[in-house]
Amino acid sequence: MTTVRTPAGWPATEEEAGAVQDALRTKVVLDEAGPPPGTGHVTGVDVAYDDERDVVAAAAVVLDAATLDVVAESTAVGRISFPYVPGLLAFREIPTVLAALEALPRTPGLVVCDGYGLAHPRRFGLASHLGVLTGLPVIGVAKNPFTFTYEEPAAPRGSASPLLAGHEEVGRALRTRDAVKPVFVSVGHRVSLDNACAHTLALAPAYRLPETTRRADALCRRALREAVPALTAD
DNA sequence: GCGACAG
DNA sequence: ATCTTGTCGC
Repeated sequence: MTTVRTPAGWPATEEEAGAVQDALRTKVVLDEAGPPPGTGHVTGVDVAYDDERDVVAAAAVVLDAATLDVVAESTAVGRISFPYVPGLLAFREIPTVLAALEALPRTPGLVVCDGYGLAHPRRFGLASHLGVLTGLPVIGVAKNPFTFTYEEPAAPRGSASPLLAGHEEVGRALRTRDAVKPVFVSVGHRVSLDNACAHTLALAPAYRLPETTRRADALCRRALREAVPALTAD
């Protein structure tokens, strides 16, 4: 497991963070379809916190896209680099997530993260941010609709409806299990919305959430449990 | 001004 | 995100 410090020049205020988003947003690539589902590698990233001890742990888990077998994984720990502010989630997670991705022994392929990409107040959520910084194709799969609205998709798995900011489609509510609450998919970087949904469905054959985020979630929690006692021993 | 609000 | 036991159902 690698250890990270908050990067020099990291935004300290909400104003600075917002300015960073506005600047980086111009670098998002939205006109690529992205890798086809079921081929190559797909990597899930997730983060767990211990706010009391100011510790954050990130995990990256690489799956074979065809079999969903784990082929590689890595973790990183660091200090919390930003408070949780809706719309500024990326500033809390990105330094540690980047460290985990860089520690992987192989190419991540498509990256799937918790949270949003385009579906964001400034159209630049975690998945967009991570994509611009790494150049990798990235999508966001969130568990909640945030401030956006949607019509309930039909009951069968695979049904979807637009996730709306007013009349603008910023993502999709996608049902991954019959009659179970949908997940909320949005584009991050270098992947189309249709393809992002196809990947999400392929990655969630049995549970509501994609295997990528399930594996990454379990791993970062474990990394946090193991890291806190070590960091707290002095 | 007040409330809601990814993780 | 996180605090947390049992419990209903396939």
